[in-house]
Amino acid sequence: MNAKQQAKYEARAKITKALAHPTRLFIVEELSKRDRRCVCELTEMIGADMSTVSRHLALLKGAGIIEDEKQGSMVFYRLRMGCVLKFFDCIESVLARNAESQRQLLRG
Amino acid sequence: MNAKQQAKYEARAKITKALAHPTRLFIVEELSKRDRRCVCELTEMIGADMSTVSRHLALLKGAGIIEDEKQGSMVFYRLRMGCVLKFFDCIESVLARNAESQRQLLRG
DNA sequence: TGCACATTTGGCTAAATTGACAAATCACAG
DNA sequence: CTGTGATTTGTCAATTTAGCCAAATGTGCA
Repeated sequence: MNAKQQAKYEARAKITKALAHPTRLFIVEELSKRDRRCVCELTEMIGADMSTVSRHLALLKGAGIIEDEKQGSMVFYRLRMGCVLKFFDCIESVLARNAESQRQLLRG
Repeated sequence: MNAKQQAKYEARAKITKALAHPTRLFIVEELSKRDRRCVCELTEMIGADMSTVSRHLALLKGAGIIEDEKQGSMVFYRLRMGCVLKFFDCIESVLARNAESQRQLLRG
């Protein structure tokens, strides 16, 4: 694999990695349902330390998946990757298929 | 977030994490172009130690993204997640948009 | 049986990721 | 200016991940 190819896959991996965490997937899905949310709301829903949530948000923002909008002392985040919903469908289809394979194996 | 929700996002994260690596993204894309490939071919293309490639493959298989097929002493891998192609398109659109934002910033 | 080839696994080290706490910022009201 | 609430950042320990070498396993052939 040459340098150019390498760079291409690293760029893709940056985005994929940003998504690769339960909390971040939750945030992305939540922002796909509700136009925008402030850090405090997300923190409340997630139930982790606010500093932790803030770091997850910064990571997603760094990848260009979400964007922030300051309003007074609050910061709202908004999804910037509408197509991610199709990705969730795709993941769910894999999960469903995996579950099905599992059943097949048990049945013999 | 309750336990059920938690489990849901962890299941999704397992798949997303499995994709979150340049080499694994390369493998997935390669398998989307060419029906199947043996470990040796992929190793050749990637240019890493075969044991490393084998581990990446095992991870993808563990997530249900690819499946293996033994033939003699060789093992072929095949994609099991056709929808992943749309995901790549989605990622590319984010990358394009990020690049565009970058340009805007530079221009002022 | 014994050799050669393809692949996986053990073991290990280096690097990256995660999460909590405390401290620093920042915006705003008084 | 000072205090308060919202958010980010510094720091650090614990965990996970990545990649290599060597060794083990599995398959087919002489």
